[in-house]
Amino acid sequence: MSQNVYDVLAERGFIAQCTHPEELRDLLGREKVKFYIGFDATADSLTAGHFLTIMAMIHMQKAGHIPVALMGGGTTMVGDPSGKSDMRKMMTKETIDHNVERFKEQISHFLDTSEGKMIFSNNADWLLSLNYVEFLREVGVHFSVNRMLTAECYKQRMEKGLTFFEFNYMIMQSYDFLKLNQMYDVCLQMGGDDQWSNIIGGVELIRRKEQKPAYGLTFTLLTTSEGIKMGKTVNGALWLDPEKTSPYEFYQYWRNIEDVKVEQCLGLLTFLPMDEVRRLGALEGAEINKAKEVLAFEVTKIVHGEEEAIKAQNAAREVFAGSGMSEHMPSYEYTKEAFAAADVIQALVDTGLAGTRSDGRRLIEGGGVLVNDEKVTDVKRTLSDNDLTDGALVLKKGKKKAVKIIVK
RNA sequence: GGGGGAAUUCCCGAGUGGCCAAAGGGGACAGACUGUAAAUCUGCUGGCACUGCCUUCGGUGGUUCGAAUCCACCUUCCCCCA
Repeated sequence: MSQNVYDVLAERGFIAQCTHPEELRDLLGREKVKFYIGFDATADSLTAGHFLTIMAMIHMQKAGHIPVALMGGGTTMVGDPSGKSDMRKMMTKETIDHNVERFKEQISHFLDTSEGKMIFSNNADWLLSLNYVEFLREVGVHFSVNRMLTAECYKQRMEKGLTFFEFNYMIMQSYDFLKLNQMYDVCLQMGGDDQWSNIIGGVELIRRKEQKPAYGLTFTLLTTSEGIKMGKTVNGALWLDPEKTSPYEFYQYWRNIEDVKVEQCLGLLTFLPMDEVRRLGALEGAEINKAKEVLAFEVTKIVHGEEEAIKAQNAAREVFAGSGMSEHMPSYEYTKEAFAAADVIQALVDTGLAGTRSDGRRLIEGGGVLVNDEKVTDVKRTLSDNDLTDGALVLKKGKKKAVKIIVK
């Protein structure tokens, strides 16, 4: 067997905390281990944040271990209050079920789902039919409220208020671990480092109740240098679903990452050998842009496939190289009539570069709009056939956002 | 169960009858400087047919020439006492 996967994860920068580092490393080097990661189905697509944990699953699976992807069909009914300052909106069963299906689909793209290689499970199967009193007698007795209240993850909520409803989340997640341990012999739970409290809850529950070893390991979550969770865009999260975040946008997100984060991201989000990662991360000044291109390309390749990654890369190069028009650029189609009637403001709104006409007007006034790389100075500027080259023109908002307008 | 307080624009938070589309900060967006980075400085941040008009200050009614501001009821949240 090659390198111990624990060392791989450590070297690549995944590991934030681990309940029993020595023991777990030893176990992973010795046996095929079943481990689980939970996914709460709060949206209809996975995000860049989930992708990080999926990368870890891939590394583990490659090393011969068996991932259990636990869908939070039950836990999502409550919502994890960890690290959140406000209560989440309650979601209907239907929405959750729908999201779970989408999650499964997406996760299947990344992992080998053939028989015996991985397992999908759903905690709705046991959580929804729990008997309250039985549950309290069986599981509740093992939890100290005093201890739970001091948990880091509730800190923010201790100021704003925490309902009993959400307070139970930790116990539910702990119970999941116990259940998976009983059903499949899962002995390791992994997750983002915001999950630490929830994970140790389960580890301790298994150790206490089953008298069996159980382990927990958390991943370093990606944050910006200001400590804000990474993977957020203007429109919310950075989705893995190409319908929600286009491969081009996805590529651009990583292309624009902060210098100081490049090496970390390369380690976590690509499969490049660590020598290469370190070499790229050490590039200085403008040179580091090369590393960012590699990062953006590699991540996009894993998520959307090589073809899409190439397209995104070409489009990006063309947009930033200058006035070049690219077939890969995001585009918008106008009919002749609509085009004739549109002014620049309308085009900004139609292409989504501006939210409203007022917004578009302000952009022009601020000097942020370019038609074929020529700054628009007049708010009332209209578009005409003179602006077209081969029936198309390039509309830019700032330096980074460009849309090709095609007139048919 | 009793008493007190709060709800403001994307977020935090000022605003106690006209000078309020609503201070200040944060974030976002744009400009300058750069390297599609960071930091810094500047602008901008409800909508529209934009020197004007329309919609917004938890909800519904009311008082008033005029309400984010006053009154009534409702909803939600917080705090103290039990």
